[in-house]
Amino acid sequence: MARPLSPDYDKRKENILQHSAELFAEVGYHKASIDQLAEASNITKSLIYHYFKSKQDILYQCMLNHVELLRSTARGCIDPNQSSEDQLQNILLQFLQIYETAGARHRILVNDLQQLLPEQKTEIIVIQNNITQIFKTLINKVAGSGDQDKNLDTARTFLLLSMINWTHTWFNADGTMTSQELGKLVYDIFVNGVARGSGTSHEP
Amino acid sequence: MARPLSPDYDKRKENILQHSAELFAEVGYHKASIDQLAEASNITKSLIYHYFKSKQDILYQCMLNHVELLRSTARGCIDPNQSSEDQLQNILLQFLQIYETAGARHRILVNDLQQLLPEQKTEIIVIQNNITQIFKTLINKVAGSGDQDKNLDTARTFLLLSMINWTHTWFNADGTMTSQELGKLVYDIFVNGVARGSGTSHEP
DNA sequence: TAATTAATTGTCCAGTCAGTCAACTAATGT
DNA sequence: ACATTAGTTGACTGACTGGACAATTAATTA
Repeated sequence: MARPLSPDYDKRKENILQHSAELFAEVGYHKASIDQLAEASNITKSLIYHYFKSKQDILYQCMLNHVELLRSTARGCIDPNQSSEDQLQNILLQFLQIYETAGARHRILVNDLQQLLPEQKTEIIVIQNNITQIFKTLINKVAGSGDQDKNLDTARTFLLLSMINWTHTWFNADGTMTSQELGKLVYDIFVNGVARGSGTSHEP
Repeated sequence: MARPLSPDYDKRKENILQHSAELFAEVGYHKASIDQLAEASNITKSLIYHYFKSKQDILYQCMLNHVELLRSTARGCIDPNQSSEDQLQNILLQFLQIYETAGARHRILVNDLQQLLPEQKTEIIVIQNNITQIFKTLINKVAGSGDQDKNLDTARTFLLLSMINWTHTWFNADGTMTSQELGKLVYDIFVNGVARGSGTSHEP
């Protein structure tokens, strides 16, 4: 019975989120001012407060969107019709591809999680734990579970995640290696090691 | 011919650096105020400017100290009397041990490198590259160099570094795994993989 | 002691920031 | 037509911050 939300509401909100994520990643959460976020999004500062209730809220929604995308992607990779090896390789490829396009969001998730309210932080971590669990299950199928040694399972899961989560610090997709090749390399090293690994496995 | 620097000068400076690093790591560089740094160091705000010329200078020296320690440690691990395998395993253990005690410095190095002046940032990166090169040389000896495929050498070097550089996000030394055991696990996965890896290799 | 410089403190300031507010315009339903 | 709410803006503010500074005390040497 009054003016409804614009049909572009979500689109505009997403636009702010995207530009904000890039600025946060570039200069850091606290150094990025609301004025800068507004300028980058081509709107006024006040309008930002029409879409978000606080600066922190922007950060929170950036992170939430990102981890939810990762989780749904991970869940989509669970496919009983595929071998565990193929599923693991597939999930690695897809995550690396997301990191390539959503690099800014990934970086702020790494750098600024502590800037969230405890309850927000917890919510993000819960989702991350869901993702970790999916990886762990797959890894245990590929490598064989350490059964009574739960700590080994956990450690090697995090070590695999390390390899893909750290790529933003060095990997350049414009370079001589694609994220596809990188994904295969990560899989190969993790499963077979560099000593007995294929090294340059260039069969498609 | 006048009052010289206190013999404790370096010690007091280091004390400020240590407390600052912890605060930077905990709340983030920009959110940590000089007043907070002073309070944590049990001195006044003004006195900080006696030892450092700016807030940024504190951050810079935190990072510089840290990477210089890492580089000298890495260089100390080069020992022609040892096998490449032993050298690699040794350097992994020592780095993980440093990360355990200097966790705060490691985190700010990861999070806040971008807050430095370009020239300072470059200086830190040069030292990091020195360290990376040491790792790369060792890895090539252990795994065999990809000769014409320089990119493979680089990628797998960073992938190994990923595993130890990411530990601060999940590894808890108070837990059921020591950094020694973690070091061995990292080495074993990287060289042999999880499929043919020893898993729980509990021989001393 | 006189000169010099390190060590330390409390105070002050210019600038910045997140967030508020009043006001206006643009849609929509009744 | 009219009430209601969305969309948007510029002006404003109170709090805070990094850094400057003047002043004081302490240590060292000549």
